[in-house]
Amino acid sequence: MLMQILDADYVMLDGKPLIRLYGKTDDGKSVCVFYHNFLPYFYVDEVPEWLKDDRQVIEIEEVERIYPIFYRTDKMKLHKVTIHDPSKTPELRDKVIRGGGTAYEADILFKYRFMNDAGLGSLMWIDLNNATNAGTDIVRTERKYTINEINIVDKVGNAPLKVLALDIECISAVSTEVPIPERDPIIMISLVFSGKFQGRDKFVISTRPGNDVKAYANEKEMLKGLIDIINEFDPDILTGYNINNFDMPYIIERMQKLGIPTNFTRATDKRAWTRKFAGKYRNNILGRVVVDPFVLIKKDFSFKRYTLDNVSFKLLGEHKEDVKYSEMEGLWKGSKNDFERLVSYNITDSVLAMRLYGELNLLDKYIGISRICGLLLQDVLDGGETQRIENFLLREFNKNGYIFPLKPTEEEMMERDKQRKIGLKGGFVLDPVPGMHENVAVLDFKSMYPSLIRTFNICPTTLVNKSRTDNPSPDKIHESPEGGSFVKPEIRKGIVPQILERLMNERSQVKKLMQKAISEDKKEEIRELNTKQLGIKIMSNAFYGHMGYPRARIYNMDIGNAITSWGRETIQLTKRTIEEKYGYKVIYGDTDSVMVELPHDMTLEEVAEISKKMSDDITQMLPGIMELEFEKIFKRFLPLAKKRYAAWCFTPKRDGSWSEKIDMKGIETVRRDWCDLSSETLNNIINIILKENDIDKAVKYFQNTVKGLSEGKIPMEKLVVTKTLTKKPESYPGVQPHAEVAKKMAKRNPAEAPNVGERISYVIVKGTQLLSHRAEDPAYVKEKGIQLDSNYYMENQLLPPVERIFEALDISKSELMGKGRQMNLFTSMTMKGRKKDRNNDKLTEEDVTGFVCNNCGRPYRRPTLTGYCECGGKIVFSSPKGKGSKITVKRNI
DNA sequence: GAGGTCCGGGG
DNA sequence: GTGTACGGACCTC
Repeated sequence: MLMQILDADYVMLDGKPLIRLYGKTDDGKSVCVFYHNFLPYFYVDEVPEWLKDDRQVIEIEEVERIYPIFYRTDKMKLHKVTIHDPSKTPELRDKVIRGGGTAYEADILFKYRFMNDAGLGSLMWIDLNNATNAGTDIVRTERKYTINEINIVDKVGNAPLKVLALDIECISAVSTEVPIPERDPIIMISLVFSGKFQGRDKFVISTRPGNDVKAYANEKEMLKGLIDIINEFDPDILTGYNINNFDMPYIIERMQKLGIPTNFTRATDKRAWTRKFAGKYRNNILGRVVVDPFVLIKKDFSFKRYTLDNVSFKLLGEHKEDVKYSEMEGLWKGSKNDFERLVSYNITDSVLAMRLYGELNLLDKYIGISRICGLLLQDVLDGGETQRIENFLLREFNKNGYIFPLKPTEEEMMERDKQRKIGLKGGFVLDPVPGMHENVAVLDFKSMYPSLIRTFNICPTTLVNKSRTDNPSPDKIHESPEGGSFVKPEIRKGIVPQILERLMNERSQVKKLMQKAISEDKKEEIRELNTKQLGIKIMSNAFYGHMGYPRARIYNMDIGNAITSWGRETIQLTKRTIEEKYGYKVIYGDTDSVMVELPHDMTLEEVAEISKKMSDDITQMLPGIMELEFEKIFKRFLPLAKKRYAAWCFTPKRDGSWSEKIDMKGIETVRRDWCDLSSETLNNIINIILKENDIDKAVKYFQNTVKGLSEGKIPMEKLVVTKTLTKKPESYPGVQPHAEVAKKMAKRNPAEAPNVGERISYVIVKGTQLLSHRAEDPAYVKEKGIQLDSNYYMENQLLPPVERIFEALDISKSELMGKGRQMNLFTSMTMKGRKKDRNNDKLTEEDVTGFVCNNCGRPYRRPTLTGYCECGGKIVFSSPKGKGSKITVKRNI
């Protein structure tokens, strides 16, 4: 029999720690295995007298370890202190430090110390064939075993997991506030089960009876009932929308308040607990994993709002039943029908949470990461990148005889942060050549930073410290343009480069297997392989950032600077080569990519062919494993500024065809304080400009929208802005539109006054008052037929996003607003003229490159409104053939 | 632009 | 539990 690891902890038993591993057997039973033979330990440089006599100490052993920062040939003589109780480590450690000593690896969680030493990672499979039944009821799992050795089995795939989705409803004693567990009871909880529980796949528990409702005498009994249900169903995953920061802490705190032991973990001796830290709750339910679709969806999808209703509509195509918070108490205390409505509302929330969990494969990425870094799934979900990387590194460094320092102290981090602000440089970003471009090849470096790390053997263990005496000769050292130097691999191969080599090779293997699986249409296999390659990719890309991160144990700014400086050198060399050797212009580039403009009459295929050849050539020329790749073509490319552009993008597909889409970087189309009209107009204009290349049409489109606005022809829904009332309207510092609307609504109808936490929709109406005072409830505006302030919408909602786009095309605001017909004429003449095909003999690409004053020679990208220069000279077309063409640009005002 | 502050989801 | 430490949008100088 096999078991997959989901969680781990330890307990003290007869004065010794007992490791417990929780998971699922391959046939889907919950299981816990006990492992006795592991003791906590840490390292110190000197052994103080008091430590020798400490009751905790079992053994102090002299050992040799390598310190991981700076290349060195010597080993440190250290003392490995083995003790009885892991929880006593912090006080021993701190006492050592207070006495002037140094401690190492004295802040590693015991479960991870064990797992890492055993070579055991999260979600791995182990063999239970030599396990013996453990006659204990200390854990609630279906199976319990004792094992004496850990035998890891190489198996991909996951055990079948049981999922429980839940959602609570509670009524706030102060109707204007979000309920708080210290005060407000839970009135009902909906439960949805993967598979079935007691023959049903979902039901509601409540303190009021009803159809499809399991009723309890009071809240306390209901919560005890919940505990029983959880333990009997025995889920591996607990899910729910915003469960991390609302439902789960609420349930736990409510149970604590009512004196109910929170016994729904997988061990009878550990209760579920929750704790708030830095504004966020962290829930701990041993043996089970809490998964919050809200948190995961926020990371994976870009929406304006992440309400369950909005997210479900966007991702599942389903709206949820709408019950206003203000209605809830009425429904709860109301008729049978009212109550049924509340029940149905409650159950829908759990159903949707379960569907979001189940249908979007949200967990896959985290499973992939967990498998690579070894952190337990819950810690990958809740924790940051630092923990992932450090757990991974600790295992690899230890394996190679290195020791890890403690986490940096607060002072160290502050100091590092300061140094970093002054001295850490980033990637190289070219100033984009302004204006519209065509046939732009995008070439980028494959995994640039990981590749640089491998190429130049970049690692804390290979970093040269100039003041050491055991450094190799200079020819054995890679010196970076700006930052650290590193010994070459023949002297010592760095640990980080080794890890990356392994990971990158593995990933290309996995991707090959994936192609095969795709061609054979093996869905489950594709999913598993994709999970794996994604995990590898995310972890590989995290090393660079980690070494320059002030909280890292192996932080060193010279390493960060070495990587980025080699990166800058590489991209500049690439730009030079393309321009000098091939004669093409690199019009933009950022960190690991260059964009090359090729002749406009080339087909996509021709562009691709030349780009591949250039990339191959440059790859040949570059050191080590650095590789430049042809990625895609921007048929049209409009840069706005560094890191901001819009492009019509064509990516080659395997079958030789092209997939096409609009690429936008740094251009926000969804912003909370913009109404739908803003986003819609921006998107449409970008589409017209890029796909149709018709500036005139885009301008007209904009002007039409403005016209529609001033004539009141735009549906009000498109003009509504929504903001959450986070505090009482009167306690907002300045005047804020949504707070003002809330005040007005309260005044008009005190019963319907918006509560704190409610989302307030508003529109801006005509008037002379301060903007915020002109914010109004859309329903009220409709009812009273009040006019909206079209000027506001134009200036604050339409213009700001669109202006930057037109600015990049040299179309000014006044032109955009259509002040004078000749602007449009002009626009069509230049923008279209520039792009007119070569058969058209009026203006050709070669002829017109811009404009120039025929008097003082000042160049213009666009003529002035008058057609004359400040000096009084005329603005004429300029061309590379002559100083200025004979055509005079006439512009009438 | 850099630097500081607010707010999210949930009832 | 040998602990934890958000992140993006927005506003102001």
